Amino acid sequence: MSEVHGATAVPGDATPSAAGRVGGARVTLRDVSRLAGVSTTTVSHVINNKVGARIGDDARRRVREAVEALGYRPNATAANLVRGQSSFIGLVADSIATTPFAGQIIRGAQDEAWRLGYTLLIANTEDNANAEAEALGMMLAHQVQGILFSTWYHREVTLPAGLSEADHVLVNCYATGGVRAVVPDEVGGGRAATELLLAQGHRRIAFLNTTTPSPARKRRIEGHRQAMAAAGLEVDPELVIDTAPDQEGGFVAGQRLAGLGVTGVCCHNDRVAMGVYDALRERGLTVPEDVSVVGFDNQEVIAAHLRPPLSTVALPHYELGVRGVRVLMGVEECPAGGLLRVPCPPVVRASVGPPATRTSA
Amino acid sequence: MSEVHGATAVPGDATPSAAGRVGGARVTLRDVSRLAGVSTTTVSHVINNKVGARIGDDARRRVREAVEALGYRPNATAANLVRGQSSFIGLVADSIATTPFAGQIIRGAQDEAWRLGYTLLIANTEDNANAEAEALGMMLAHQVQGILFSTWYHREVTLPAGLSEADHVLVNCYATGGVRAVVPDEVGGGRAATELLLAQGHRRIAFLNTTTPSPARKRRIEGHRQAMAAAGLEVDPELVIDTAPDQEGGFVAGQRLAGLGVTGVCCHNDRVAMGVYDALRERGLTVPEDVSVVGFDNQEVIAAHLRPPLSTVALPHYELGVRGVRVLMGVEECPAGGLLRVPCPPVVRASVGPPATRTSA
DNA sequence: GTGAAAGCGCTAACAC
DNA sequence: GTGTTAGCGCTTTCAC
Repeated sequence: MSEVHGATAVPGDATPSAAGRVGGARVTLRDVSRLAGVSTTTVSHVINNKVGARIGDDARRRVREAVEALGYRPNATAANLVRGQSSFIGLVADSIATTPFAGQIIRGAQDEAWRLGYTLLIANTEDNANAEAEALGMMLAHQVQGILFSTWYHREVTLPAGLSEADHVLVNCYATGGVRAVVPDEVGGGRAATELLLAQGHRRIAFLNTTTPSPARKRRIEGHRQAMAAAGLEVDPELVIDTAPDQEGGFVAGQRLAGLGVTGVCCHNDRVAMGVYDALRERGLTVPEDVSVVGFDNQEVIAAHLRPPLSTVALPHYELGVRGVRVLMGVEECPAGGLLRVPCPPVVRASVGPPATRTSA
Repeated sequence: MSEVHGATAVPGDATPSAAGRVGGARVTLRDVSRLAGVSTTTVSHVINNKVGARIGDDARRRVREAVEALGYRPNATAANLVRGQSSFIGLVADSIATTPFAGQIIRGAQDEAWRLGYTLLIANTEDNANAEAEALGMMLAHQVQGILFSTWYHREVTLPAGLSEADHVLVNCYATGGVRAVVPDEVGGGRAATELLLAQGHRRIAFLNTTTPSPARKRRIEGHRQAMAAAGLEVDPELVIDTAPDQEGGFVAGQRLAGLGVTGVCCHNDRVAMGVYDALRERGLTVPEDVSVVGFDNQEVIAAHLRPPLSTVALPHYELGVRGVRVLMGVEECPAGGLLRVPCPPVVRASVGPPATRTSA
């Protein structure tokens, strides 16, 4: 270790009491009890704000002072050991930085865990089975209360062995066998996207679906059909276009849009919408005057900053994280079947307007 | 708890041995020792692969079998208690999902921590002092080995009280007083961006700086000057333009670019570059034929998918996380002064080409 | 080679 | 109201 390193607080330093140790030994609850002139039980009660513990005001004050004077920090390890369980909740994620999605789930889970008095133990596996097993083992070893297993995009998963050794719920993914899972309501999302267009009077609407098999592919189109049907419209098969779920896919599909007589288009995601913008612009068409565009995902960095800003449907990642810990901790229940579907709310920006009187594209 | 909840593995289940408990009680090392017919000491040695512990092959085998048969999981809590320290490293981040940046730092830190045999305890504070104090308290309570304090953009910070109670290093931020910190080499980054253009023969280069005071603002331009000077060029003050560090800022500055006789431009970040693309396109100018553009950050979702894909300089977030834990754990040293600067590597895509013979913009 | 025993710092009966 | 006591599950001297 470097000099600088050594100069920084290191266990063993003769750091003053404020740093939580005296002469190299950690300050323990026992030290506090001695200084306060009470038993360890009393100190424990005061520190934990034990309800129903009758402690005299004087003793309480002396304990507080001693804690302060000594710079005492409770040792969670010891507390967890005797209680037989920690205040940890495990969260294993298959990715953490590929997209902001996993980050939102983590943030939601963390906020809610914190609110409930728990600490999140996060592991990033990059979808690697080995890392998964190790992560699970680590969490189990730390006596977690339960484990959240999450994926960055909505899909079916097979449960890693070891997960069943603790209470668990899936987040943004699901498995067979009635395992509790919290997932986005894709059907509702597809409906919401379509309704954004329908509400402005569009009737001839294209639906750019992904080529990737997934709940998103199967269920958003279902929502689209529902919304169209509810408006008394039929879905023209010619207007349902399969394309790669990225800018390039959007660009290609966007070019095919011309000549289809379409005034509005639902894109599989915001990146596809970005590609559609490019294709439209290349054709000299403007959004939303000539064609209204709706995205999906609400990926901030794209949707909010496209020109014009993109109206889209949000994937409720933060909420997924929140609900995950709520279900795990029994604060909230899953409907029968085990799947809790969280709504995908529409986000209105500027890419949807009334259809042009002439058919533009 | 719901029915579904109750039906899922819950401590107390009469789950078979494979689940790590028998008849509701956790399997302990003591159980293993009894089944194997050895002492707890022996089991401990075998489990931890204690070097220098002389255990007979037979005893070793019997322990392994007993562990297997009982589905024994070591209790890290107990081990940590007796050892007086955990295998945790704390990481407090001011944001986790705003951008992929913090996520990359976390991923790097986690990968390296894992490699070294540690587990990351992550806390997300959203830059709120209260959350910071709580997070620090939690980490200290769990006997972390040390704490990494990170920010999602490079800046100066004031150390939260409590941080000094443990060994610590800053990541992507710095403080006065020789506190060890791992930060991006902004000067080198500015140099790299400029060299991307210089190498293609550009001589009249604009530099779009941010209006936000920051190390990035002060130091990237310094690198730009260095690179220009090294090429025997002077920086024309007229070509250094301050603008907001986002698409809108890029758009505005991009419009001003026209008439400046510029063939290349260094943007403060990828979002600014995105705005510049828009402004250029509006003027009928193409990238890179008319103007070459270089970004900064290497924000995948933008840089890789702009048309044409953006050449840029990457911020080494993943590496920052890696080096952070290496410095913290004493595997690597900080240079005197406490600041370890990590290089910002250029990423070549398609937005830089040779300058047009005529002056285009 | 292996085991007995002494705790790590804390909580939770239970006694007074 | 407050204190005594018995561990939680594990590691680690130190005997043998």
